[in-house]
This record gives sequence, structure tokens and C-alpha cells, in this order.
Amino acid sequence: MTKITIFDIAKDSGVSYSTVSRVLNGFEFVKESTRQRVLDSANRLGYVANLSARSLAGGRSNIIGIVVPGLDNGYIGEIVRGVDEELNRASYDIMLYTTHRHQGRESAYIQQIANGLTEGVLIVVPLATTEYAEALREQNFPYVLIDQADALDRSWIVDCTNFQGAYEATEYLIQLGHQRIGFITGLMQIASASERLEGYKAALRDNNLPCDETLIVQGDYLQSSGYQAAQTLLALPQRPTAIFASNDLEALGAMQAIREHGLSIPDDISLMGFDDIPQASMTHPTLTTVRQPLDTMGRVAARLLLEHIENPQKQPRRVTMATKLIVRDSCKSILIHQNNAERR
Amino acid sequence: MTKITIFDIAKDSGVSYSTVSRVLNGFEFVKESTRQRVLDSANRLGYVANLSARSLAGGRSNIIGIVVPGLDNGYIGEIVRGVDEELNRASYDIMLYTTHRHQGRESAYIQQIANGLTEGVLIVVPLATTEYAEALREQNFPYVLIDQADALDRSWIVDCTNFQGAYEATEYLIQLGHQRIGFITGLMQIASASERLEGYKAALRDNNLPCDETLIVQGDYLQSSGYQAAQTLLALPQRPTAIFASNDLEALGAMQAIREHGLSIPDDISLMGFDDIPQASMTHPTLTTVRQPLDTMGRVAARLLLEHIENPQKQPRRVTMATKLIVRDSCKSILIHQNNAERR
DNA sequence: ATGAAAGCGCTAACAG
DNA sequence: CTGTTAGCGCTTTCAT
Repeated sequence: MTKITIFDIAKDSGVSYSTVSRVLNGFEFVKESTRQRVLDSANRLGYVANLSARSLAGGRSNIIGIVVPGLDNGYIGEIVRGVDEELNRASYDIMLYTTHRHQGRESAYIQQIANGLTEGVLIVVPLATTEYAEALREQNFPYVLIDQADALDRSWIVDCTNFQGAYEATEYLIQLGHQRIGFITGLMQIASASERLEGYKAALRDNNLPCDETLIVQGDYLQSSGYQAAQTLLALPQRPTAIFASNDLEALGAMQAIREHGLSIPDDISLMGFDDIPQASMTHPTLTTVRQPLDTMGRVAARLLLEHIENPQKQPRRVTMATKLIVRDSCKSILIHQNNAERR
Repeated sequence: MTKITIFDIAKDSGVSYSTVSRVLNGFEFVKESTRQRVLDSANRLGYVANLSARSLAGGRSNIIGIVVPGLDNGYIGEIVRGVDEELNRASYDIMLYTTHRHQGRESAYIQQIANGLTEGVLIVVPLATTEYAEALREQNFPYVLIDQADALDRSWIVDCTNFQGAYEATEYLIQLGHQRIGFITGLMQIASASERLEGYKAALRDNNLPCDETLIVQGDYLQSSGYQAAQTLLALPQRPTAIFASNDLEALGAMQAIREHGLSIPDDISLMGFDDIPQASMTHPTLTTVRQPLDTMGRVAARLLLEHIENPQKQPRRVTMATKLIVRDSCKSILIHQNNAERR
């Protein structure tokens, strides 16, 4: 199992090593018999290509990078799963970079990646696109942003209908009779956070409900912020009858806070999330939320990236995927003289 | 932002490029003034090393590979988090390989990795160690197995006290008065699965309880198998009063099955898991389980790997970490004339 | 302390 | 169709 190079297999099969290279790269004009002979030797000798050499010589590394904030929540895991599936199919390998939400690290990684053996990069919920998006574009280095818009909208992007999703979720709560709906924002630096907030506001407006600013509390998409924000909302003199968290993680935090207050979901207060991470269906009560097709988004992003790699001249595209309200058990109607049958 | 090589920075700082290489690699015998000059140019020009070239020339890539079955459950995520943290500190990058529990793919990856630019590999819950462990050892290619023993016990390994953990968990159930304890096994191909089963059996034996083979049902560590196995157990003429699942994922599946049977946890039946994945504390009721210090295991494994990389001659070590019973709400005493206060 | 030179394994023109 | 010839950017002797 000592290192076998194309040179060894050239000797073994009696051709020059450039011919070997051709065969290995699926070059067209090689006589079938020699091709077989080469392939045969390669197999027999247990040849494994040396990536460094290949990529240094200008070949393809078949490696893409993926930059994620962290693997600590199902959200990212689902996206990566989709990416992985799609990339596997195209026999690409993955370099994983974890930023832990550190902007500096994010930029550093991107620069490093763009200069390395990676053919392209997938950036999940980036925080600092402005610091490098321009540079990547100038270099024409393939990249796709997942779940984050580019300020200039000149990037390859995969996201979902955040505004629409939040709008529908809010409207659903309104239909259940809720008038005072607390809202926990996401990390406002991220486009989805403001889009979801706008969706919430628009739904209130369109239903002639006042938008009470005290009902809107800052969060940052982490569970702890959901917990904190819920505490604030529950301490309000006039407590909301429903809380809409900007993502499921926040909702999980809120759930905890609500429970600590001795309140019951959904009897005392309704709770709505966003994302539909795997855990959402396992809580008690199960969480009503807005589903983002996370794994599909990952898959689509991977495909877009490969498309860009194959065809460097292609213009940036943005794919926005549909969200969907998933009704579970955490929201309840507070209308008195109506039940579901009558409403329909 | 076009490619800056050591040649450029050599020209810029007025030294030969070999000197630049020396500076960049922290070589000792370089005059301080030139070192500064070089570093300065490098910074100013925004130099980023070309990994392919470096690694091809025999340098270090600062990349390690991690082979995992999949990212779809918190279990792996926690381990990877630990690995990531530790490797980050040593400024290593990570190549991520997902096997989806496919043995052939696992071996193929390992071979590829050992031949590539990766300096070492972490293998999480491997399935096919026998196919390559020997080869890796012969090549003296650094690797660490996480949560899986090597048949010959000549590998670098990080695992936990599976036997002891299962033993204590079973004993806990027995103390609560359970006599008929159903057991759902893990994937028996994996060492932890049989270790846990043995722990269960030993506890029964030591407490003079019969080991009814019909109470032991095969599972494979996936949620669906927990669901299936629980169905089997619940259909037994004499239903068990408690179920011990070999991991939390199976327990989650069992929970679902139990609920579908209209039974309540822990009032009608107690449920015990293993692992303490993040979700375990979020179910309803929260899951009593045996904690594996997953992120720590990841961290330790990473450290071991680096140790082996730094010092290729070191002999394999095995680190076994302690498990701990985490008592939550899914298990209940069925002793009639006792309550907790009295028992103490 | 620093420069010169020889590859690492491979791809990609360039000739035949 | 196939062999020959340059490098890719860097590390590492070997000189000086």
C-alpha cells in the first residue's frame, strides 16, 4: 500500500504517463484496448490519485467548502445533509468550516478557501457577506449563499419566502382570535430576521390590528434569547395571548420560560415557531411552525454551485423556496362561540 | 486579489523565495530584520499559502479528515462539535466524509484519505474497521476511532463505559421496582451495542432477576428500529413495565410507539435511553438516560490524533470516558408502599 | 543566515 | 491516438 503514482501504472501497463493521465481523466481519444490496460493496472496496483498534485497542476480537486455557523442545532444539520447528498452524487468532497458566528473568522475562511484547492464554497447564513462577496465575484470564484440575501443582490442565493411565511403564520394566529401577538425577532443582521418581522407587521396591518411595539422583543435566533424575550413578554402588564418566535430554537427557549411561569401551551398561551427543525415535532406540545425545506435548500444550493463551477460565465441566480405552515399542537383558538366546524 | 505566491513576496521583500518559505514555516535561523520584512510583505500583499503546493512538496496540509455515519442526529453533531473546537485551536481544517452507514463507502473513503493530503483521520462509530485498520497501522497513518473498539485493540480509541453505564441504568430501574425490563439492542455490529447488552444482563443477574430472552429485541440504533422494537415489546402477553433502549434515538421511537398504544410514560411504563443527545431533555416527558460526554469525547479524540501526528512513534492508546446516569422524568417507581423519602 | 536547485505527482499544451 | 515537455507553488537538501 505504498504510494502508487501514475508513473507506476504507466510502467505496469506499458504506456507513457500522460496517456495514463488521459485515461484517468476520461479523455476521449484513447484506444479502447489501452484504456482497459491502464484501468486494469490502476485497479490491480490500487492507485489513488494525489489530490494535491492534481489540483496544483491545474486539475480539479473535486472539493467544495461549506461554511456554517455551527453544527449545534438541527437547522444547519438538515441543510448540510442536503448538500452532502447532492455533492456525494457528483463525487465531491466537503471541507467543513465552522465560524461559531465569528465574523472575522468567516471572512478569513472565505479568503483562505478562495485561494486554496477548493473549487467553490457554500456559505450558510453568512454574517459578513459585504466583506468578501465583491471580491469573490471579481475573482469569479463560485459561491452560493444559503439563507441570506446579498445587499447588492448579485450573488448566487438560495433562500425561502420568509416574508410570506411569517405573514401566513401571523394571519393564522389572528384567525384563531389572537389580537395581542408577541414577536421575538431573529438576529437583525440577517436578512431573514427583518423579512420575518415585516411579514408579521404586514399581517397585523392587513387585518387592521394595531402594531404594539412593546410586543416586539429582540432575539438573536439562539435558544437563550427566546427564553429571555419570552420572560420580557410574559412580564408585560397586558400579557400577549400568543407568541411568534422567529425560529424554532427561540420557540424552544420561549417554551421553557412559559412553563416556568406555570402557564400551559396552548391553553394559556399559543406559541408559533419558524423553520421546522427536527426537534419541533418532538416537543410537548408539538410545535406549530413554518417549515423551511432545509435539506432541499441544501440540495438546490449544491446544484447551483456545481452549475456555476461547470459554467463560470453564468449569471448569478436566486432561488427562493416556498415555506409552509405546519399546524401542530402549540396554537389554540381563543374565540369563544366558535369551533372549527363552524368556522369552515 | 490575484494569486500571490512566495515568489511575489520574495521579490517584494528582496530575498530569495526559499528564505520566504523559511520565514513562513517558522524556521529558526533567520535574521530578525529579514523575518519582519518578509512577514510585512506577506501581510501587505495578502498572501495565502497554496495548500496543494505545500502538501505536494512534502509540507503539512493542516487538514484532518473526519468520517461520520451522518449528521442527521444530535449524537454525531455533538462529537463533531468537540472535534471542531479542538482542531480549530490547533488551526487544522476538517474534511468531512459521510458514509450513511455504507461499509464500502467507509473503506473507500479511508483509503482515499490515507493517500491524500489529509494528515490524519477521525472515524466516528466505524462499521468496517477490520477492512482497513491493519493497513492504516502498517502505513503508520494517524487515526483515532471514536466510540468503537478495534477487534485487535491496537488502535487509538476513544470510547465510554458502555457496560458500566448500562449496568447502572438497569440497576436503577430494578431499584424502582421493575422486574420485567424490555431491552432494545443497538446495531450489534458495533461494540457499544453488545457492551450495553452485557451490562443489562449482568445487572439482572447480579440482582437475581431472570433474563427473559423474549424481552430482548433487536434494534439498530435508528429511531425507526426503536419504534418497531417497542411495538414488539408492547404486544407481549406479559408486557414489560420498563423499556431500556440502547440509545436515545431508539428511545424516541419507543416513546412514539408507547404513545400510540395509549399508554403514558412513566405512569404506565418507564423508559430509559442512552447517550443524552440534546433532544433528550426536550421531549415530554424528559428522558432519563445515560450520558456519554460526546463533545468531550470528540475533543479528546482530536487531541489524541494531533498527538499521534506530532509523534508518529507513539503507541496506540485507548481512552475510556465515564458515563453518568441522568435522572429525568421518564422512569417511575412501581413499588407500592414506598416513596422517595422513605427509601433514603 | 541565505541562495540555488531538485523534485513532489499531476495536467495540459505541443508535437508527432 | 500517444509520447514529450513544461510547469503548478512549495519544501528541502546542499552549498555558500
